[in-house]
Amino acid sequence: MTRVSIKDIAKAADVSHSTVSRALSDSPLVSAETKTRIQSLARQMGYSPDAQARSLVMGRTLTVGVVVTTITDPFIAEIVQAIESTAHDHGYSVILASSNAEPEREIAAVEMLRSKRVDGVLVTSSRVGAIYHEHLERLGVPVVLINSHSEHAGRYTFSVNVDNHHGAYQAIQHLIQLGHERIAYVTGAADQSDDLERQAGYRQALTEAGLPYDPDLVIPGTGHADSGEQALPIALAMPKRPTAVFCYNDVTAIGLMLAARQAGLHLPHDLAVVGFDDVPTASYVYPPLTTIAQPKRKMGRKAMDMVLVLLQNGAPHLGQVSNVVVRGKLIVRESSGAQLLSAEA
Amino acid sequence: MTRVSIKDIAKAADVSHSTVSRALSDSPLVSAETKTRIQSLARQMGYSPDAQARSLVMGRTLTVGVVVTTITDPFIAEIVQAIESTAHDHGYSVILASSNAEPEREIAAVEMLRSKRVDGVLVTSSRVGAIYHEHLERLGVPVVLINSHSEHAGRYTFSVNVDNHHGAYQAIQHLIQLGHERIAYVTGAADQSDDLERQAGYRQALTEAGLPYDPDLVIPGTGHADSGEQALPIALAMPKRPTAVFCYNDVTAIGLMLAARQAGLHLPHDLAVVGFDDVPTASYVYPPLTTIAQPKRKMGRKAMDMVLVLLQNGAPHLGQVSNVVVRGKLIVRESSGAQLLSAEA
DNA sequence: TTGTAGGCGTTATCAC
DNA sequence: GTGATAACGCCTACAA
Repeated sequence: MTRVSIKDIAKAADVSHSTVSRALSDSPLVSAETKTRIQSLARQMGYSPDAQARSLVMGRTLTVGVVVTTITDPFIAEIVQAIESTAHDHGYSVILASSNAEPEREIAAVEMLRSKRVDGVLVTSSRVGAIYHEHLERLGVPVVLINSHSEHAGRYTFSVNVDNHHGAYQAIQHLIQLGHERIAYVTGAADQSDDLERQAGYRQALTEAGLPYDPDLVIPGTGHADSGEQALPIALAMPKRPTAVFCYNDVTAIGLMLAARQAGLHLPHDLAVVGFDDVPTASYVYPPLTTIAQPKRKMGRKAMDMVLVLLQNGAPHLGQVSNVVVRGKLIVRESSGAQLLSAEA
Repeated sequence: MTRVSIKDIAKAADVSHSTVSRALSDSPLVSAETKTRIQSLARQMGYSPDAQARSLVMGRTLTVGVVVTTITDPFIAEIVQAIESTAHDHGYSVILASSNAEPEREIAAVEMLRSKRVDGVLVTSSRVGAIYHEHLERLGVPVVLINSHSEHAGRYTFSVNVDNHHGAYQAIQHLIQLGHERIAYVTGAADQSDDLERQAGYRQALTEAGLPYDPDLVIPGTGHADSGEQALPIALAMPKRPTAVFCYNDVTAIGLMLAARQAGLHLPHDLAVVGFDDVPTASYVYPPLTTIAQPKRKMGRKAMDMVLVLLQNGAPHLGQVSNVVVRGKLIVRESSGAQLLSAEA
């Protein structure tokens, strides 16, 4: 399977390789006749242009890197799907790298992408620490962080984030409208900015409704299902039991619901539950989970669009792009008891 | 951000660029002293080797292409995760391409991968039709199909598949042991080989148990959730109602369970359900779904391993690898009623 | 131990 | 219109 190059075609067509190059790129500098002759010849010979050789001289690879913690996260998968799709529509390919949230792999991924000379990088759902950030900056290509908190600003770094504050605010407002007055919050991993923002939204909604903010109702979690399970007994053991609980994310909420069922609770009657994210599973659990849907596809598309804008005419066009915050949407299902309420009404 | 090349280092170190090249690849043909001098210089200057330039001369890119229908499928995501992970461990990167099961995008993906000169390709969960297959073969690099049926054999094409027959067989055997005698099967999309194999396993298990095979119990589906929902009324309308139903996959089973709950059925008491795949959602639905778990990580790893073997010493080593079939594992949860049974016992 | 020269497959800049 | 020629960044004989 010896590859055929433009030189081979040149030989076969008895022209110079430059003419072949021109003909194949449909340049006007070549006669219509030889152009078609060469093009059909190329097809016959099974020619495929070598993207690397081209990139080498063009200075761009038409490739972007996508760094994820794990593609196994349905939330991330959806975003990556949108990225890949819009990248494809614009002639870009995607190199995928998983970091597993391990710092070593994070920087290994970035170095790999640097060697591959990607034109841009998108990072999903990590805490972007100082070293990580520094490596990203050193790439010298546009970087877009999606739902990834970074304390550091950078010349090449932009972000797309969901409005955590507003999302949580909506969730709590919904519960308050349903008549709840004691609403617990199960947090995500400590010190994550998105968790803190959601907490702030939670608090503001309470305050605006004239309800007291009780720190005891804030139960520390990790963002994983088991922390939801562990949160349940804590909530139940409170002197004044909450009647509803808002969770940092769906996975936590689902874990909590699982534990509740095992504890013999009847949801949402005994306890209303609301999550955040709208993962696919959310609509299949019982009762179906009320949640804040993040516009994942939109976020992925938007992020890739930003990279494309930054890349127009080849070189990074900084300053034509600014950070983006998108709002999530409240999806009312059964776990919050809204159905129940309207049925009773 | 002008990139630093091997020549820049050469200039700074006052040696030739070949010496730099050697030093950086840790060649023994360079004095220990200059080697360390050059290496530290490279680090200082922020040198990053250009993978494309290297590939151009080396003839290999240390990159594989992964073609998926959609990364959004949790089943596929898990496989891709395993592929990426073992690829990374061996110094390979992954280019991801989604086909959406559209023939045009399939061949576009393959052509893209060809231009990028990937060293191998992995394809997940598609029907690989004639043209698709032909394009894959023309790549001239190893191709491994994962759970992808292809009618065509090829010089470069290998496969990793789950044992569909045995999986279905296990599922039915489980139901029979629980006392079921009328067991329905909701199929996948028509004419897919994996569905046919599962059907065959279903049938064999019945026959071996001395139960009659009733074609009426085979309900056509599509592999999507809605086909599960639509299958339920069909099952319920049968003159002799089935007491259990085995579904082509989990998604179908979950759709069916959803419909059953809405119909007021009490699962698994009124109807036992078993799926296939073990998607993450399976353990969170109510009742938790009994299913056949495909060893997704193992399959992804194995597939990538095969590519690596085929690539050892640079050129394709065909004939050192053969197709692989792995067995799934029965995961007993509550939807099949096993718990119930043991509780009653 | 190091330097020179050639080539990998392109595109681009000159001449003709 | 077309053909040399150089260049992109790297590796690797072959010379020195």
